[in-house]
Formats: sequence, C-alpha cells, structure tokens
Amino acid sequence: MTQKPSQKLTILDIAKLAGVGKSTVSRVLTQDPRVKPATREKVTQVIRESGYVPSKSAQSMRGGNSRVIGILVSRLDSPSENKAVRGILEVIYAADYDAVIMESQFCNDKTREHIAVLEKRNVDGVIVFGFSGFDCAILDSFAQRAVVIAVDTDSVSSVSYDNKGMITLAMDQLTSKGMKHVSYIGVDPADRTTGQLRLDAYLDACAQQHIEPCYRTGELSYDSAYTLTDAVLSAQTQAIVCASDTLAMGVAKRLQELNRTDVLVSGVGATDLLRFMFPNTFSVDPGYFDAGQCAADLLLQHLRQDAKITHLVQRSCLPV
Amino acid sequence: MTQKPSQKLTILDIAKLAGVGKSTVSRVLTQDPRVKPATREKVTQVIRESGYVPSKSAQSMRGGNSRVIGILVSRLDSPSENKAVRGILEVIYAADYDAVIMESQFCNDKTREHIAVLEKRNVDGVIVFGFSGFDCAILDSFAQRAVVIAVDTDSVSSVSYDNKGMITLAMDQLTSKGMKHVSYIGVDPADRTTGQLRLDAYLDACAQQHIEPCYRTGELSYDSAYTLTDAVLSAQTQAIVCASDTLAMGVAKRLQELNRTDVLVSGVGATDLLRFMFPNTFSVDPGYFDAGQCAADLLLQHLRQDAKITHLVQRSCLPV
DNA sequence: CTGTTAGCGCTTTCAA
DNA sequence: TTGAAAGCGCTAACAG
Repeated sequence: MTQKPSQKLTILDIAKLAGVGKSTVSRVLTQDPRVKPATREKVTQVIRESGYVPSKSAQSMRGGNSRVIGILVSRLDSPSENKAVRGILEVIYAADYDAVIMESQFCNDKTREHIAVLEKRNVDGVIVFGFSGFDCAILDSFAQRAVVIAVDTDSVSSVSYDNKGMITLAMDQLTSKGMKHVSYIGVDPADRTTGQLRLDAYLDACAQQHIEPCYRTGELSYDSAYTLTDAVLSAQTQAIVCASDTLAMGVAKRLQELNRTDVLVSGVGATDLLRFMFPNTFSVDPGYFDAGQCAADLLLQHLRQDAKITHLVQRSCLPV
Repeated sequence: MTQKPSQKLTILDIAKLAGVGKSTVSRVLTQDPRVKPATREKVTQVIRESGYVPSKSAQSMRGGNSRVIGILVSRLDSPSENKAVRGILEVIYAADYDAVIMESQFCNDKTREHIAVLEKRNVDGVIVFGFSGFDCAILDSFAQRAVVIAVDTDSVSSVSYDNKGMITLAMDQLTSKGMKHVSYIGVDPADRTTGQLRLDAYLDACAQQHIEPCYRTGELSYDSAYTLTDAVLSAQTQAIVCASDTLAMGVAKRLQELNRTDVLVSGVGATDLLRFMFPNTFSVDPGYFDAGQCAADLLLQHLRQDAKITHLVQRSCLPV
C-alpha cells in the first residue's frame, strides 16, 4: 500500500532508503538507461512504498522547462472553445504536459496580464484563442512557443477555422436541394472572421448560384438574430443561413412563432441543443475539437524543435 | 520601453546592473520594507528596463508554496461549474494565485490522476467539484488544503448548493399563485444531490401544500425530460417543476408541441437560454458564482491559517 | 539598511 | 554502472 508521507520526502531520503546515491535515484526518475535493472528495481520499489513525489518546482528549475502550457480562452463558457480545449488537453496530457487555463474575456489588457503571469510561471508554451481586435503583438515574448486559434497573423503559428468553407458548405447543402431563396443572418463585419469572412462567403455563394442576396448583420446573440429575422424573411424564403448556432437559435425561435416551419435554418457550431430544439435545422461543424488537437500538436512540435511558423486551416464538415 | 531580454536574466544580473547585492534585489521583489527608498527605486527601475521576470519555479522551490491552486471541474462545458469557476478565479487572482484547471469527467480514476499531478506540481490547494459517486478519500493528501463543491462530506471543507431550498423556492413561487397541480421531473435518486434531495424537497412541499405528487425521474438530458413529460401531464396540470434547466428545456419543448402554453415550467440554473426560448418559464439561481467565491475564500483561509473544516451552504434565489 | 552565505530539491557533469 | 559535487535562481538567516 502506498503510504502517505508525513513529511515531504526528498530525493535524498529515497537515496538513503534505497541505499544508493541521489544521482542514481535521479537517473531512475529521468528514465536514464544507465542504471542496472536490479538497482532500478529497488529504487522504484522504495519510491512506490514511500509515496515519494518529486518536486516539480525543483525539476523545472533545474531543467528550465516546466512542462506546463498555458491556454488562454476568450470565455470559459464558450462551447466552441470548450470543445477545442478538450482537444488540446487530450494531446498535451498524452505528451505529459499540464495546462493552466485563463480567460481573456475578449480583452487585450487581460490577455497581456495573463501572458505576463504565464511568462513568470515559466510555461513552455501558450495556445491563445483570438477574438475581435486581438493584438497579436502581446505574444511576442512567446515568439516560437505560441499557437493562436482563430486569428489572422503571420508572426506566430496558427490554426484557423475555415470561415468561408463553413458557410459555403451550408449554402451548397441548401442549393443542392434546389433552394433559390436563401437569406443570411450574421454579425457585424467589423469582426473579421465571424463577421466579414462568413458574410463574404454567403455573398459569393449567392453570386455563383444566382441567388438574390438578402441578409442582415447584428450582434452575436439570440436576441439580435431573433429581431433581425423578419427583415430577411419573405413569403418565398426557403432557408436562412446563420453565422453561428446562437444566431440560428434566435432565428428558429422567431420562425416557430411565425409558424414558418417551412423555412430551414442552418448554423455553425454543431451544438446539440439546436438540433434538439428545432428539427428543421442543421449545423456545420467547424471542427473545434480537431482544431484544438492540431494546435496542441503544432505547439508540441515547436517545443521539440524550432519548427517554422505554420498556418493551418481546420476543415469544416456536416455532422452525420 | 520594456525591452525583451535576449537571455534569461537572473536576480544576479539585476543586482550587478543596479550595483547592489542580490539580496537587496530579492528584498525589493518580496516587498521587504527594509530597503532605502532610493535603492528600491533604482532596483525597480533596472528591473523594469531590463524586462526581468523572476523565475516562479525558483521562488516556489524556495518558499515551498507555488501560489497555484488546482481546480478540478467535472466538465469544462458545464455552465454551472463555469459560473462557479469564474467566481473562484476572481477571488484567487485577487489574492495573487494562479489556477490550473482540470477535468474529471465524472470519473474517480481521472480525478485521482489529476490530484496526483497537482500534488507533484506542488499546488497550494485544490477546489474540486463533486459528481455522483465521487470518492472523497482521493483528497486525503490535500487534507486541510482542499475545498469541495457540491459534495456531502465531513473530511474536508465544502460549499454545497441548497438542493432542498431551490426546489422549495420554486414550489413556493407556484403555490403562492394558488397552483395546486404541480408535477415534477427530476433525475435518478441514485444521484444524491440532484436526484434524491431535490425530489425529496418536491415531495415535502407537496405534503405541506396538500398537493398530489406527480413525478418521474430519468437522466439529466433534454431527451429524458422531453420523453417523461407526458407521464406527468394531465388536463389540470398547472406547472412542472424540474430539477435542472436542462430538464426544463426538454419539458418546455414538449409542452410547446402539445400547445400547453398554460403550463408553467421551472428549472434550476438560471440559464439565459431557457428564458429566451420559453417565456413561460422561470429558473432558480443556485448561486453558482457566489459559491465559487465562497469556496475560494474558504480555501484561502485554510491556506493562511489552519482553519478548521467548514461546511457552507449556498443560498439559492430567484433571479429578478 | 545592505552584502555575504547557506541552502531549497533536483539534474548533470565528472570521476571512479 | 554509480557516487560526489557543482550549480539552477531564489530567499532568509546572519553579519556587518
């Protein structure tokens, strides 16, 4: 049975207990092959029995690296970022790293503050989720040891979502059903990714499919979409494409009130709630989880060797 | 301008640069008052200009404490825990602690694993969100330096939600409107807090108000509640109290399909989505954010002095 | 008030 | 294959 140490044990205690020198214990700890199996066995034994736990602070002080990576999300309760964080954690845990998660709240100042803390903490690298107006220069100190998600930049490696592709996917789905009256609800184009890019994709698709564009943009909230719905709805409207599931939810609710069950609604995010609440909807999956994994893989690569700045784009897909 | 250090600066570099001994620099760093203002000024100056950042690993190795606290949530995307985490972060950041957040996924083994890691990391304390079947013994190693949320236990300090109170609150709200036909949808009583306790509260309220109990329990999912709705619905039903907002959402949807807009639905969680989607609903706020703050305060207290094990119960309320 | 000195627990030469 | 010894960057006595 592993017994709880009453006092903090050090590597020296283990060494004495095992009747070896502390460097030997250290070698066992660091998987150094240059230890006689028998010795290794004995030391391992003692470690287990004593419940000894090497001090990470000491290890990381000596080694210079802390095996911690910082994750800076915009909001803890963002479902999309949550999915991505899951992907990140899976990868970094497997690589024996830990994570410290912080929340930027869409604020450059908070971001700066947190980055400073992470720096003090000696974290080995950071993964940062972008937001509208994000100032990439904040990451300068992490130069080659940072990956951003959903940010346009050259200065640091990144994983982006395919903002154009996700809307194109939705439009294709609709037009393949022969729909010609497809409206769009998005967010302010001042937001480049969720706003501008997705709207552009809608307009492009319209041009290509000879569809008369009909759209509105507003805030990223149920209410905004709910309110905007009427403005893009006519008797012939067959579908409304939305820049996100949140918007789709607002639109679907309004349509339900208006008894327009004939109108199909699409969103982005693959939220299970949308599907459950409104059957006549579908949602594009931007691949959040995979993007998280990619970002983590990318960062680990940077940490291993001095990989060069890379920009990945996560493919979207329609959930089956 | 703060300039980026090309090489890691140490306290010794600063000492030389400032023309003082390293202990003086250390004193400035640790806010030790025994430094001549002029000297302090100069050192501070040099630190700023050089962009020097003291190594946390070294500091924490020396001091024995890392100023990090571990937070073990059950799921990253749990809205309730997210709110609580926000409360926790606010408090601990203010106290100059950092957080490392991990996800137990309702699994004792994962919890154990994470606790072991946190121990290695030398975190000063942990805050753990309980789940059905949570084994509190896992926290033994953190004895006086742990606070659990939503767990019944004596072995460690805790903050609980008022499971009885939140349902009572909903029932009172309903009966005060003269309702006599109030049903209940909950989860399996095998789950003590969300299941048993809340159901009991419903039954108690029924007894007290001379209401004929009518209830079903199932899983904690939209679908489960949706399916169960019909079983607790009769022509006279005036309201359905639900053990959580998730359930309430499922119930409300079913009612909407049945055109039973006359039936009021209540949930627990104060989710904004519920209110937005279904006007004829209300939701009790279990005070997640506050509970998080309390838990953090409690932990900090434990960390400062050897406070004795305390059990707090977070009051619920009706959002205005 | 300030510099010197001794470690904190660990990894890593360097010899043996 | 192993042990002794030298630090990693910092704080906390202990002397000045």
